[in-house]
Amino acid sequence: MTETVVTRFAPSPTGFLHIGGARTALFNWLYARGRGGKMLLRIEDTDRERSTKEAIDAILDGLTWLGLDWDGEAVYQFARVERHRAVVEEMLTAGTAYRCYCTPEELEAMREEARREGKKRLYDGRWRDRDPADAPAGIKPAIRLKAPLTGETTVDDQVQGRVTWQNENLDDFVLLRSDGTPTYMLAVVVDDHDMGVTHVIRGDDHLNNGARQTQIYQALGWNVPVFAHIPLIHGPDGSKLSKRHGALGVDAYRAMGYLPQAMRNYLVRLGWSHGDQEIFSTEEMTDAFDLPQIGRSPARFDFAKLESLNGHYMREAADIDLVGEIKRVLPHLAAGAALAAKLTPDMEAKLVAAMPSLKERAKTLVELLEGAKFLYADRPLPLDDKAAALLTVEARKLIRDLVPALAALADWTSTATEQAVRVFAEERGVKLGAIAQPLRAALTGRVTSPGIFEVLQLLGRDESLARLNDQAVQGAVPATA
RNA sequence: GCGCCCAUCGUCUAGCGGUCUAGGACGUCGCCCUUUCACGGCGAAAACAGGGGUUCGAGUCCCCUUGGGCGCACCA
Repeated sequence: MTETVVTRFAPSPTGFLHIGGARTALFNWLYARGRGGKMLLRIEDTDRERSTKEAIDAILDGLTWLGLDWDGEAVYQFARVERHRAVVEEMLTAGTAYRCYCTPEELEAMREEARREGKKRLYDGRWRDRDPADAPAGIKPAIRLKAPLTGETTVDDQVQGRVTWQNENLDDFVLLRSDGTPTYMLAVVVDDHDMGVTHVIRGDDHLNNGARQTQIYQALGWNVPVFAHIPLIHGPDGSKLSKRHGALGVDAYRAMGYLPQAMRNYLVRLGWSHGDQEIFSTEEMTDAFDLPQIGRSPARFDFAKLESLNGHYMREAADIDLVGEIKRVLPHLAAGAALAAKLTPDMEAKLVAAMPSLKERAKTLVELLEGAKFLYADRPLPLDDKAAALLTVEARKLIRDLVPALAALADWTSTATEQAVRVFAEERGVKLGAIAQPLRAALTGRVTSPGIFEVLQLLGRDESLARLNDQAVQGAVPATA
């Protein structure tokens, strides 16, 4: 019988869920889901100073938006301090840990000297074998691991391979602070063990911790979980991700108009590949994802590729779903209020009807909204500079002369208007473009839009003619200098 | 300073000793389609960091150099 896979995502709630954390969560989720296992969520809130409720909410919200669900209730690490202390107590009894009475000043001096002299260990283990009777009165001790002095500690990492440390390079780190609170190193091991975690998938900034934690597992006689340390994500310039780059909360990506499925697809291909495949449905992802195919070098974050993927998923989405998606993110978009105010059922139907051509002109939901603006803009339509430049006196005259022909149409369909405009262009001896562009400017206020006859149909007879007249009238009375 | 990790087109990557005159994707640049912008189609430029080995044969294995990254707290 094979062991059920249990992974976990364990963020510390000291900030938002950033892009690296999102990918770590995704990998854990994929690995568990692809194997009928579980992904647990543990909030590492032992740093009482920096942990906040807002951060916890942002993380849960981010995971939910990305569609990464976890099994059971989230575990709050701080609630487990008693258990952590009890484990340390056991270790003390077993002799695998000891009390250290060093003062912070003493430690600081020790570190400085160690660095200056190029020593491997920063802590010299001075209380390791000292008689407890020597303990100075009135000083509360910290508890340190009695780590092996010789030999080596190796981590068999699914991504990094077999990594070995000489034990002489690892010192006796603290398990329990003098104030009785557990350190991260101890808490992680105890919690992962108690929660039955079988696979620890996390950023490779923890690779060194993997060795230290292995020593704790060994001291406790517990099974070491499978480790997989994945490379970090860097900024476009190869340096650490900064806010300027993309170290934003996932909520920022939502506000930029990216779809969760596009984010997932982008993130999964950052450091992981499956042959030449670029596009993955969720099912394909969970089926194909595995640890050994994760690369070992850090990947750079590339907005252009994310956008491209997002454009793909928008084009692929059903029109009705896309409108639903728009409605969902509206509260998160800066430009959302303008549309929210006008989103009547009628307008919604118009949006759905316009989606086929709007979606292939946009890479994000924000751009999609921008492209749809002409649908819900008020008359008289504001013209952008290019559109205004296009509406010359001649162009306005053309529009004025065209209006009666359009107004006479029995059916207001794109085929009917196209027919009328083509006939008109031919009579005037002008190319279709010469009339189509001014129409576009008058109808949308811009020089780019979906096909102009489609725009006419979408807008409807009354609105179209009114917009055309708005511009044609002015053309009839040209302001001459 | 000490420890550990990494290194193929601008970017994400395929490649697991011969099938590599190195493949795909994004981006870039052409051309086609076309009422605009897109979408779509076709095509192009673009990489094995450098040096030593091992081998009949190296992008693929080993070493060194160089260049990146991560860690080194009574933070997580």
